[in-house]
Amino acid sequence: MPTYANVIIDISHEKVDKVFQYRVPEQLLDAVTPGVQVNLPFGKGGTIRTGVVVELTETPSYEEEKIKEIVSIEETAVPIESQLIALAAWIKRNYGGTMNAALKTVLPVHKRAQRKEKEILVLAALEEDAQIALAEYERKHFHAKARLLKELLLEGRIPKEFVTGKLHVSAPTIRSLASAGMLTVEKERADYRNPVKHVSGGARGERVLLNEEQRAAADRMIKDFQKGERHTYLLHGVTGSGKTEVYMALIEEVVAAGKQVIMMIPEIALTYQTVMRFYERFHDRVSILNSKMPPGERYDQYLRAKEREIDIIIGPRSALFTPFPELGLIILDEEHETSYKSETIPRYHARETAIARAEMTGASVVLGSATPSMESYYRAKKGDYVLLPLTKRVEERPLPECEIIDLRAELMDGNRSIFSRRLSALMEERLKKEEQIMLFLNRRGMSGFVVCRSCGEAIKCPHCDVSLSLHRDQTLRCHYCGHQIPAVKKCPTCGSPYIGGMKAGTEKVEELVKKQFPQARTLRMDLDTTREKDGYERILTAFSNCEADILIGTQMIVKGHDFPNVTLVGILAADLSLNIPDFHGAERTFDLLTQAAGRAGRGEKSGNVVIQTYHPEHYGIVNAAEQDYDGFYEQEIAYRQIMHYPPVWHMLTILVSEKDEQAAAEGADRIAAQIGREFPKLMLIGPADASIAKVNDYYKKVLYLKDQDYETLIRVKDSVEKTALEDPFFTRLLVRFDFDPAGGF
DNA sequence: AGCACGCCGACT
DNA sequence: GTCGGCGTGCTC
Repeated sequence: MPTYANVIIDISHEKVDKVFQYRVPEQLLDAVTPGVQVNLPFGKGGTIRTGVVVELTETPSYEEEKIKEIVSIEETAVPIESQLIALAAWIKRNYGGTMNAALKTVLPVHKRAQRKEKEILVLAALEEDAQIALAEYERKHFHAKARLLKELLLEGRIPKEFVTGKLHVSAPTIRSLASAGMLTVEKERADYRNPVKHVSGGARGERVLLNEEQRAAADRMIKDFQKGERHTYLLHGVTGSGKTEVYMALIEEVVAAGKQVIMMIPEIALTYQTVMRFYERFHDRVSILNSKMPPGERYDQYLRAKEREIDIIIGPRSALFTPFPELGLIILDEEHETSYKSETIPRYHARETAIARAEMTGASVVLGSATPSMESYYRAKKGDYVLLPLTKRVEERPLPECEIIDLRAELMDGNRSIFSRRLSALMEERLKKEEQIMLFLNRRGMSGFVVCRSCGEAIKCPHCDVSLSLHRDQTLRCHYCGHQIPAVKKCPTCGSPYIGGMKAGTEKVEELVKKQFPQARTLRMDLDTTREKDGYERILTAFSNCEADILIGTQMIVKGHDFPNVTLVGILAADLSLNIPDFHGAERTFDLLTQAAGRAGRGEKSGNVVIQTYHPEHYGIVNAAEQDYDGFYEQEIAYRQIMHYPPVWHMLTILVSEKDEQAAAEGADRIAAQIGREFPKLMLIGPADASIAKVNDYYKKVLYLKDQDYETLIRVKDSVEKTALEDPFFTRLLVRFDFDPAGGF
């Protein structure tokens, strides 16, 4: 009986996004299994294309005479684990997009990189003979030969790349010495490239004793694990409470049980220091992935994981798809970070996807954060996740003292500087004491909104409570519902004419610091100064070595990193992120401020934090100053409840784009009408222009749907997807979906 | 996606 | 009369 393979063709287009059935030729029966990539004839011309086998079956579900045969298997490709194929199917179902795109996201490496065989030169002659030959070469001024032989006498074995590189000895010279019987060339199967270079001795695997809270959190999870129970845990630890130590205790337990661990961290937090802590503890059983890694090296990590050469992988979002055979634990550090949500199709969320993978493979998930996402805390409170709190800082270090400075009052008292009088005074004092200062400039949400300089109010949509954006045609528009008003000249709240966008970059801040404190040495960290490779690392190292007194930066300075000598953190304009044209504004602000404030007083000396703001009474800011997560959560969740925003409700964004604005608008209207017909009870907002209404000549229209039930939204997506596929009107239109969006469109 | 089939305008 | 425009439709 012939065997048939269900194959997903490697074409990311909705029209061919289904399984195609092929006959498996006899000689390939052993090689063709789910996950294997195969070459096959496809389409009218019978062009050879590649595809991924997702299933094998004995019974054809297509007219047998039309079924073609698989040509060969793609040897240079990596087979996908069937586990990961199931995960890809889950991703497709939950986030939309094609199955092919989903398969590509779970397949970390496409092509097997050339494994280079390392060649090693070995001294073959007896030492005295070699000495004679060396003297001979030196006499004849055969510099290259002499240099190489000398080195060989010293080392015995030398890698060829060192010889041709550092010693400047060319291949003919090597050949000549080889034929003279002086050396032989040995080939060594190259080891997997290990992205972390030699761990130099030092404090190896030093274990920090856990405090009572850390111990309790770790024990809870370990006991469950030993009993065979698998859960999702939310480790909520204030900044500086030592979450990493808890992770390590858990990892140790899981690895000891013969299982593997994926540790996800936001890309920006993947620093040398973090990685070294894990290396010192787990040595070469741990490896890392990062986006800058060349594909060959990436592929090596993939193989090492598969071959059980490592137990722990550390990396960003993509690390989630590491093919560990017996995954026991997935950790998401800084789980509230927006970088866990993919920006490209499929727009999956690493947190939800991690939980799905864990459920499929019998692993536990640990989410860790000082400021958990609303989603996670909401679900922990509902009992879906186990909440593990860490309320004490290690060594009982006090939280820094936070002050809120009202910028409106400063302006009223005639201080037009970007530094309040209090912040200036503290900076002066710290510079004298030779302690360090961090100045944090909140640049998040700088696009297009309008703020009053005297009262700090941003102009908002009366229906959606989201900042309106200024358009070129001098109108203010809401990107949720399309509400539109003419641009205002005076502040509608206080009547002040000082109204407009806020502008102050890190460069400007540095200039002002230098003017006011000429003696201070400054370092600037933003997109400009970190663009070059290792720029980020270099600046942090310089600051940590006290090569500067003041570090000025955007959100990137608030992550991780202990600077024990920092005793003052100044937050220059706390409110900017309140005005993102998106409902996450308060949450983002609270996160940023809490994390920024947590940078102060990480050493022996206690710290001060100064928060400058136009909204001294805003709950996001007040609670951040008090480092009161629960206080913030209660107010924010009430707001989300009233507005029917996630996590209380779920949201689906539908984006329609087309070159012709009329067609885009009509497409969006038709979709809205269809949803109104098929799902009359659903809350539908829009269609409206996307916040960037036109990209690359494509006009973008956007629809928002809200419902309490995620499954309903999936049904809406399926239905709209079907229409987009079948109705000829939609053939030129691009329709995209985003579930529980992390930002606005 | 990519290739073939198909039905209308300016060429040897 | 034919070559070729790219609109439409199908691919196991």
